[in-house]
Amino acid sequence: MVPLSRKSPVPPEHCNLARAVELIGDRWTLLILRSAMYGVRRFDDFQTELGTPRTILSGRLKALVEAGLLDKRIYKVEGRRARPEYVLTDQGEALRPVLIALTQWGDEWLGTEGQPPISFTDMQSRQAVRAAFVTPEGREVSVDSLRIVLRR
Amino acid sequence: MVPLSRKSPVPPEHCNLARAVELIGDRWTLLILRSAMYGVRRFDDFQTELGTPRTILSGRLKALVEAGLLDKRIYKVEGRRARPEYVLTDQGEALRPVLIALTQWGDEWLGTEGQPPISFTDMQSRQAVRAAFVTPEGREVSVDSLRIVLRR
DNA sequence: AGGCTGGATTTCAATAGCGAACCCATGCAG
DNA sequence: CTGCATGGGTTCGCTATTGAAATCCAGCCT
Repeated sequence: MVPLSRKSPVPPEHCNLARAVELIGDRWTLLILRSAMYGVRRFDDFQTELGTPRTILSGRLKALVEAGLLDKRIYKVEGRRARPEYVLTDQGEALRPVLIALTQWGDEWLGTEGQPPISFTDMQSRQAVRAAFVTPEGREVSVDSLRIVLRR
Repeated sequence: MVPLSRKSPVPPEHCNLARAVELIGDRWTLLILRSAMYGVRRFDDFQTELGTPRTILSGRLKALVEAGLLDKRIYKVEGRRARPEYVLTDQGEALRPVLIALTQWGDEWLGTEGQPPISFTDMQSRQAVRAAFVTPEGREVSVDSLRIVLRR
């Protein structure tokens, strides 16, 4: 177990986790990113799927575009007016492991059904995969053997 | 890039990610868990470090205890009244990889300083570690070669 | 008993969330 | 050109949540 501490080694205002939470630590924002990772791009599709109030959805999409997680593009379907679509940037894509790890946590601890409704496999070997920590060479390291290193 | 989709393969109401977001997808809750992972346990220490309003902190701690992420215990310091402390359960500990992954995302995409203020290494080899996906045997799998599998 | 400590609750103004109606640029039909 | 449908986005009230300060209250001290 983690030993008692009276304060964190890094104060929240200098912690990039706290900054990330500031940006995406919000119910609707996380759900929007979830849908975006499954390929949802259109305002109306987000709205239908999530039931987000239009006013909230509009604001969150704008914030995500300004933060650089989504790219706002214009698409055009023959015979329809041009409409915007919101596509994950590299920065947004980089959050995918975080959301997959959180999905798997939910599967393990919150799952009601016996089997999770969705899982992830390696495209080549078809083996199931799980979130973990690895060295630069890709060797797995147990969570229990992680050590925190502070920058001097 | 992810192909366009009109809706997610799993509707949000059956998705454990959505359930997890419902529970911890909140600014204060995530910050509280961050501190808890660094060993903070006491009401007053959370309050001092995060600046959370007492009323909010009280409610969030209660919710996290009810959800099973924190264990409320009583501790006693000589000459002081007994007080509660909030310690991560196994379920709460299981979120650590998620928060570390999010920290590393923040370091890469939101970091202002050149070097992140905190990093994680393997206790044995002292090598830096990063969040990744591995097969059951611990072989790393690239995010690009993940395939989604739906339960029939 | 009296005072202190510290977690928790109450109070009330400020803020954010939400549903519905509206706005408006675009494209199509007639 | 005019009228209408489409669909992203905004505006408008109303409700719920947040936040800061004051208060409560149980345990522990002298």
